[in-house]
Amino acid sequence: MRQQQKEETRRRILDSATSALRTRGLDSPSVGEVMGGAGLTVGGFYAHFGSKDELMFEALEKVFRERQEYWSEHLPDVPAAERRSLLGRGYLSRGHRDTEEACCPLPAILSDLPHQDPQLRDLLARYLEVCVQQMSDTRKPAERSAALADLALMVGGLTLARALGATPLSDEILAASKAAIR
Amino acid sequence: MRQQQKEETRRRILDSATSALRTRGLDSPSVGEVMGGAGLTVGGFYAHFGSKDELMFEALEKVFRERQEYWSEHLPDVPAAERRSLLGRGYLSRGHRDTEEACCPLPAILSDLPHQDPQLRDLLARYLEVCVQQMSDTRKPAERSAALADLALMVGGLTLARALGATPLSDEILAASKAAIR
DNA sequence: TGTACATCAGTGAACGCGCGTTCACTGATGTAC
DNA sequence: TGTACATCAGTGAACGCGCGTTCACTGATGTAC
Repeated sequence: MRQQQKEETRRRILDSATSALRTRGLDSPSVGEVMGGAGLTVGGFYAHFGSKDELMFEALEKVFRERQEYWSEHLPDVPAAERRSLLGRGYLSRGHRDTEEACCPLPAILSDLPHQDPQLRDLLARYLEVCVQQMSDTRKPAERSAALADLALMVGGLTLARALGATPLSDEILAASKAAIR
Repeated sequence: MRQQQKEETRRRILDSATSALRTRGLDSPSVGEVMGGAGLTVGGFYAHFGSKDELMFEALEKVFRERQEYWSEHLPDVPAAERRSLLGRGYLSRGHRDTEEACCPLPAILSDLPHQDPQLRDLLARYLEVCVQQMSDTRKPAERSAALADLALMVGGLTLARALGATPLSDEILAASKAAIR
């Protein structure tokens, strides 16, 4: 019972971290902020996680897992090109640019990764592989290449749009990227 | 003479900042590091710049200006599609991914921008407009759209590749993105 | 040309602050009898 | 069922550290006579 309560608290801390991570990245959210977001004070943190790095690694794992599961459930069983176009439309929408909930974390974290723990970079690589599999039907090189390019296009388009904010140029970039999905 | 010496020192600080900014972003390099990179100690900084933010803004202006000038000089007078493909080949090369010199700063700074000063975001918007002009011949909507999408593709491809480091998947993303330039 | 003084670019130590982390404590929950 | 004690999740103050920023000082450069 007490054990159960503690696990529930840990889950709340992790939720708060994933939510912060999506828009603020890996370094920027402080331990105090994350604990506050879970309705707790900072001191209790180390009863649940070994360090901030450990927390953020687990939080990123969780975001990636959630996004994979969501896509698995919501992507219809249609040809890959159609799936990519479907994905791209949602990903490159103004709604996805402007929301802070359930959004893709990549625009917020990619800048930090080059100087971060190799384990984080491996985690990203594994996630991208899953994305590619969800975006391409077979292992035909052309399909894989199209999925990789669309991934780059989507991430680049959203990252630029987020950086600009809700402006006309930002909208234009989203629209142009959407139109360029293969 | 003394005035001239001081201007030269200021230029050295700015050079050090631009170099740090290209791979480490706007927040990460400390004032002490930048001054060290210019062969100076931290205390003298505020005789040259009003604040770290002021320095970084000027440094980003400088990087953008240099890249624009470089492209203006080195892009041959050929049709826009060919120019985009030429640009993309260099931009999405392993060499550009792995270098820390004269490289594009966007992969390092874009994640930070959503929560930064609006002036910085305006600066980015102006820079992107210049890029689009260099990447499209006219103001035909289709040309502009192609340039915007290629920009997203290039930035996304390089950012992902940098985040992964020099790995096979990273190479694949570069190659696939290169092949997708319109 | 030489000497005394003024200027000022750069130094280095100090500041206040927010951060990640630690730890003695609290008070509610569960157990023993 | 009631009482005394043990456990332990969470609190809040403190720590050491790096940061941006300030400032009294230094010593080389330039000026006045």
